[in-house]
Amino acid sequence: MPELPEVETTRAGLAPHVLGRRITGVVLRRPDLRWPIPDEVGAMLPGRRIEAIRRRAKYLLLDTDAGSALLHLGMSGSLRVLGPDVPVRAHDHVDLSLDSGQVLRFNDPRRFGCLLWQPAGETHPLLRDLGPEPLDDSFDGDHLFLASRGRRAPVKTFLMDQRIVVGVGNIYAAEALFAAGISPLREAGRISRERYARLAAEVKRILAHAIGRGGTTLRDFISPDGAPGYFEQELTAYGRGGQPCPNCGTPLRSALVGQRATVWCPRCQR
DNA sequence: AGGTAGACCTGGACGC
DNA sequence: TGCGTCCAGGTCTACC
Repeated sequence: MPELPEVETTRAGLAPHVLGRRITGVVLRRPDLRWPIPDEVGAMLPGRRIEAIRRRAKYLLLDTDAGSALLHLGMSGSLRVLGPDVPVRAHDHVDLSLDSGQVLRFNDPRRFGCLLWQPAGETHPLLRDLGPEPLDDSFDGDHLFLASRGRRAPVKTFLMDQRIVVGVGNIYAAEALFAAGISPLREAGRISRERYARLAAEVKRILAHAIGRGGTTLRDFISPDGAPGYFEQELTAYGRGGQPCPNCGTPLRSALVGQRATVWCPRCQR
């Protein structure tokens, strides 16, 4: 489900409900998601106050003075803040009860998400090798240009590599490459500095705009308050294979690139 | 080291 | 209606 805009929408939606709240209880309805849920989650969280809720890449961190709960929503995960008596549904794997009386509930049908523990003062191994945040100033065209020299992988695969830049997944990679006029098939190492400047600018523009729209709701993404995202209505490439290019009318092509469905305009994107 | 396939898991859409 | 197949917003692991 979630790329950076959906995770950021989740973070912003949760913040007013969880910031400063004390966790009164933890319910784990199964011992694992993608990986086992470490004992610290059940042992350390109760009684702690949530001091911050942060996003790094597509991860969410709930900070307490002992450490942070580290969550990833995978492909199908979602977090909701609910009243205490809302019935548990299928795939509701984890509850964090709050002193407000509300419950922070983690639902994830496919269980590609995770709930891990990051001790205070440490950086979890999963966060160690991540690239820059795309909306930070440290991410720009020169970063992409320099990181791509000698790379033979398709630029779409390169752009989705979280070690290069975080947060860009299959939807926003397709949208940014379309907007920048770059074929997703082009070798990453054979794109000019100027074209990478355009690509970086489009990544920033599209991600920021999608955050403003509340993310993209395709199947089941909902923000914590239950609202869908509205960026779906503005998708120009993703999911539109065979339809006419909005710029030139040429049918959009689709193919697998790096095992992921990919759509592009063979005329506008080179 | 970079690149790529396979793996993980469920549910919905589709064709027969 | 039922069943098989394919596909899905991610990313780690194993292998060349």
